[in-house]
Amino acid sequence: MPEGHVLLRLANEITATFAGQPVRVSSPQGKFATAAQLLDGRELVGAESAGKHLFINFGRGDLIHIHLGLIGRLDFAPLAEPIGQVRLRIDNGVTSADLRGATTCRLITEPERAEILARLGPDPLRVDSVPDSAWTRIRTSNRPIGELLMDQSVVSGVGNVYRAEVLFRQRIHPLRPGKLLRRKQFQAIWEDLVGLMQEGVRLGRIDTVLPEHTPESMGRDPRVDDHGGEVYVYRRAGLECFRCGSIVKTENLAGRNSFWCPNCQRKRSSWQG
DNA sequence: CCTCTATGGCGAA
DNA sequence: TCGCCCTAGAGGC
Repeated sequence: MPEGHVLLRLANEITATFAGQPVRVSSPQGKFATAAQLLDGRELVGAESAGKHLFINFGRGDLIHIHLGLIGRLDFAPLAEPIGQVRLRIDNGVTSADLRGATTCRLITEPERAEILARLGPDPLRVDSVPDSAWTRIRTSNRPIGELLMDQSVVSGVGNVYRAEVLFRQRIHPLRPGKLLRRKQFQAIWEDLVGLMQEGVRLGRIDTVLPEHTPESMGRDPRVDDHGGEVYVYRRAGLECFRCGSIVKTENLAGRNSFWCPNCQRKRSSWQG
């Protein structure tokens, strides 16, 4: 589930549910037991996301740092016996938030939080983000744009779905080297990411399809996919492009499956990809 | 029952 | 580049 919009939603939900109250902190599965004991009964001050990182603040410089990785999840539910492997549980006697499968769950200090933020590129979901540093990295790089967008030190919070979709919407081939992008193209990518990801936070899913290509306006069946959103190319390899009818292609890029339309996103003659 | 895949990322070769 | 972390759901047998 986890691209940046999910983490911001989780941060907001933690704050809305628990902030300003003393909470129980436990580790039914045991891997976070020592830290949980230290935090148990303390007031939860609030939560914040940065890129795909989540920070839960307990004051006095103590924070829980969570990274969900590929398969991690944080589920809210009415308080009940934990089911399965719950590494971290926060509850207020009424509602519980259970963490499972996360890559990272550890107790950190305020300076450690600052270090993590410092190595992240600008996050399209943070109002204080300035995209200039991302542009500098991209315009001087030989690496493909589809790889650069997944590099959290270039842009943070973007994952495999937003990468595929923003490049489709901007009609840029994922293998195009960063240094061959024009400033206007990067500006368009950034602004599109800001809008798409804000919409993702609002809806809790990734929708990227323009009004003229929705199932209703095209008379096609709505797309059904695990991630629950309506998208142009992500995980649509072998199917027809909603815009031009060409067959969507896929190829591994930066260790992940990348998807694009070979007609809408042309390779240019000025480089060989 | 089994295998495969998944919106990530780290560290060892 | 590859294996690994770790969980859940889908699909095959």
